[in-house]
Parts: sequence; C-alpha cells; structure tokens
Amino acid sequence: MADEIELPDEVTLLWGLRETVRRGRKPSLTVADITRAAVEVADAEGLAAVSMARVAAQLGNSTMALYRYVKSKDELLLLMSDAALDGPPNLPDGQDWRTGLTLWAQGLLKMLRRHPWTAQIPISGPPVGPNNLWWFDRALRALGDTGLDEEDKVGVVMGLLTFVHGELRLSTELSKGYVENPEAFSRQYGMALTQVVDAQRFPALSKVIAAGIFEGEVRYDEEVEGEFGLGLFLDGVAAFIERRTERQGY
Amino acid sequence: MADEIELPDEVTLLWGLRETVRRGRKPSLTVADITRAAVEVADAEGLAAVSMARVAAQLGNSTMALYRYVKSKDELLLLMSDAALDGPPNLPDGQDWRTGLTLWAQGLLKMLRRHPWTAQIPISGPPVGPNNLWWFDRALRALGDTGLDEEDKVGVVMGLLTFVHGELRLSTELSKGYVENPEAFSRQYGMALTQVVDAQRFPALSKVIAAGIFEGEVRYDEEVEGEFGLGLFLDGVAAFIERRTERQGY
DNA sequence: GCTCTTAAGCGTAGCTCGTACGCAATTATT
DNA sequence: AATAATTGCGTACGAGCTACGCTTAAGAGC
Repeated sequence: MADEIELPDEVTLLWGLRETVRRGRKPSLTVADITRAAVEVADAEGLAAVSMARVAAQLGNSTMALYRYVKSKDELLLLMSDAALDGPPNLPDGQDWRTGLTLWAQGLLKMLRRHPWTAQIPISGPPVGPNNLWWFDRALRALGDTGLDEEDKVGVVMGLLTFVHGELRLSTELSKGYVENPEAFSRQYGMALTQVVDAQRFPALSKVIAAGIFEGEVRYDEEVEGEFGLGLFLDGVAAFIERRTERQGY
Repeated sequence: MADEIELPDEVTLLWGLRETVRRGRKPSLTVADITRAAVEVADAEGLAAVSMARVAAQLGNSTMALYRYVKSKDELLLLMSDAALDGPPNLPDGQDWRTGLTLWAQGLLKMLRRHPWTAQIPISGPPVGPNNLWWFDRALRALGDTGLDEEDKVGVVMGLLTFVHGELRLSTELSKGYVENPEAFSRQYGMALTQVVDAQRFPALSKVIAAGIFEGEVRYDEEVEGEFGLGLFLDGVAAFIERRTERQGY
C-alpha cells in the first residue's frame, strides 16, 4: 500500500530498483557488470587505478557510456563498497554468541582484506546496501540468545564494526609495507625510532623500544594482530552481557 | 656515533631534519607554514579542497613554490596527518590505568574530530611523526603500573588505536550526514529499511527495526556512541590485566 | 667589490580525470 | 512507416599534479 514512498537515490541504486524501461535502444551493460569490472580493477591495481575510463576500457565500452547507468563516480564507489561484501560465508548457526561473533568478525575481516581498497572509500551514510545489511543481520543473529535487548545488540555490533574498520585501516594498510619487504620494514623502523625517540620526551615508548619490541621479527601477522584486540573487545562484551543479565534477574 | 645511518625520507621530513643550507636565495616559507596552511584549508573546506594551488594561494605564493619544500602532495598529506595531532592535551599523570586510558581515548577522539579529514588520508606506514609518537607514548605511560609486559602494552594500545580509528571512520563520517539534517536522516533511513528489509532474509535485523531502534531519535550523539564501545573494550582490557597478573602471581 | 655557485620562485605545459553536452544509432510504440 | 524514447559515445572544458627550465636572489671565494 504505502509502496509509493520515494526511496532515497542510493537505496534504489544499491538494490537495483531503478525503473526498467520500454522504449529505446537496449542497454548493453548492467550496473552489476560495471560494478564487477570496477572491483576487478581495484583488486588488481588499487583504488587509485579505478577511473571511469579504466573501468569502461575493462568492459570494452567508451567512458561516457557508463554515465547511463551511474550518475557519478561516487555512485560507483558506493556500489563497490557493497559489492566488496559479496559472497556469503554462511556462518554456522547455533553457536554460542562468542564463537559466533568471533567467526563473524574474522570472516568479515578476511573478506575485506581481499578488497583492501574498501578502507579508502569515504563513507557517505548509514549502511543500506543488501550485503552490508546481510552482514549486520548475521551479527545480530549471533547475539540472539544473550538476553540483550535490541538496542544493546545494535550497540555491540556497532562496536564490533568500529573495531573491524579500524583494524582494516590500521593493520591492513600498515602490513602492506610489511609484506613487500619484511626485513627492511622492521629493521628500518626500529632503527629510525631509536634515532629519533629520546627517553626524555618519550619515556614509556623508549622503554618499549629498549625491550626490543620493534626490532627483529615484528609480528605483523594479520591474523594474530587482529585476534588480540578482537579478543579484548569480546571479553568486554562478555562482561557487559553478564552485567545486563544479572541486573534483569535473568 | 652511529649518527650516520640514513633515516627514511618520511622521518627526516616529519622531524624537520632536512639539511639546512648555506648558499643561495633565502627560503620565504617553511615546511611548517605550508602544513599549517593546508590544515587550515582542510578544516574550513574539507580535504577535497586541499590542492597544491589552493594551499599556495593561502600562503600568497605560486603553486610550484611548494615543491621546493615538499616532494609531492603525498608528503604534504603525511605532514598534515601528524599536524592534526598537534596540541598536547597533557593528561594528568598518576591516574589509574582505566581513567587514564579513557581520558586518552576521549582526548584523541576529540582532537581528531576537530580535523575529520584525517580519516580520509591513506596510511602509508607505521607512525613516525613526533605527535603520533607522543600520543603513543602517553597511552603506554597510562599502562605503566599494570604489570603488563611491554609487548602486551603495545598490543593494548594498538587495540585502542584501532578502535579510535574505526570510531573516527564510522561515527564521524556518519554523523556528518546526521547533523546536516537530523530529521530527514533518521526518518528516511528507518523508512528505507522497512521498505527494503524483509523478515525472511533479515530476521534479526527486522526484529530490531520492529523494535523501533532506527526510528525517531537516532542517538548519533558522538560522545555517547563512542563511550559505549570504548567501555566495552576497556572492560576487556581489565579482564586481560587480571588474567595476566594472576598468572604471574602479581 | 666582483664573480661564481647554489638554491629559491615560478611560468609553461603535458598528462590524467570527471563529466556536461549534443548528436547519431537503435528500438518499441502508434 | 513515423514517432518517441534511450543508449552509445566523440568532443570539450576545467581542475589537478608535477616535470622542466628560466629567472632571481643570496652567500662564498678571490
């Protein structure tokens, strides 16, 4: 009935709800084609390589043809950021919340690391893309039997998302330099720090450096690094759930 | 003695260690001037407005003059990202670790929110800028009397940094749309979700929507939103410290 | 003080990008 | 067949980064 409420532009775009037409020349592309091509380019050559011309070339079309399907490059970026979450990991249901959320966060991180450029796309609004909402739903589902009310669940999931995005921004981008040249990376970094950090201004930091944390094998192992912080956060969630359910005599 | 080890480019840049010269025309600018001007532009008009020409105009110089001080725009962005952390909040010493870290994270977030464009600058390597290291040091210092070893401290601080960066990326960018038009934001968003989310594919999410979490007053109050996740994380740190110190018979 | 060396200031120009506009080609409707 | 609607795309413009090289200014050596 109330179908006539006009949805925002981004929503109709992301859900493929743009009106289908009758008359005129047949489209030779689809929005999905363009998105896929753009993702391919970004995966292979980085987000900086994604220009309208480059994407069009990937598809064998001219640059301007794309603008019949997408209003601007920003729209294309929006599509890409939802497309990056494609492919359902299909987490096993029926776990306790902690393993559920751990698998969820790890799966999300793994997926996003396959498309590291997502961290560079500016966020333009709350999540509305189907894949984004799909992931959101799965996280909420993992919290299903915790006794938290809906608002708290959203808070927890938002916190997890916050963490995952931070992880993506920091570790992934950092480790880019690391995997290219691990030895030079850690050795040079340690050296540079010792040269520049003096114990007067940076007492705590220079203690860390003295302990040799930054020399030798810097463990920028993405897995390990992510686990640690994630574990801390989930410990916090556990404490929170306990507090909440106690108070409610659960 | 071992002063002769060549520091990486970025380090000499960020610490102002580029060789001072004798002969030739006197420089009319400094790297600091340029950085300050660029930050002004970004604060006032956003990162997109920061072009070499715009910054030069801000300083009353020509575009190409800047390239005598900075090798590329990327170098300028690097300088900006360290400059954004300027101004010591000078956290009170001698607190327990939890209030110390809470103040630290809140102070960092507050500072970064005054320069929201930092989230859009791609990270090119581990932190080496003086201000970055200064903040790092303060966080480590707050963990001084917890009995954690240096490696664990670094892990905790990295986790906090991860969280803060995620917070900056998600909430800050999101709330941009919100403060511009709060009512349209929440109302439209809730509406769009109800139109598009069906209970079959998104069972948990549609329960949340049904509970009215996204309608009405969406509480994108930055303070509150940040506190919640941060509190969860710190709860986790507390549990971690307890575990560690128990095991070591502390 | 004169000359030489070195470095700063900057105009020009080339390349890449995003995209507005308009015309030609193509297809469904009448 | 004629018409209307749409897609494909060539051209063009403005903005951005920056390589190059010339001009200008300031210290160094005599």
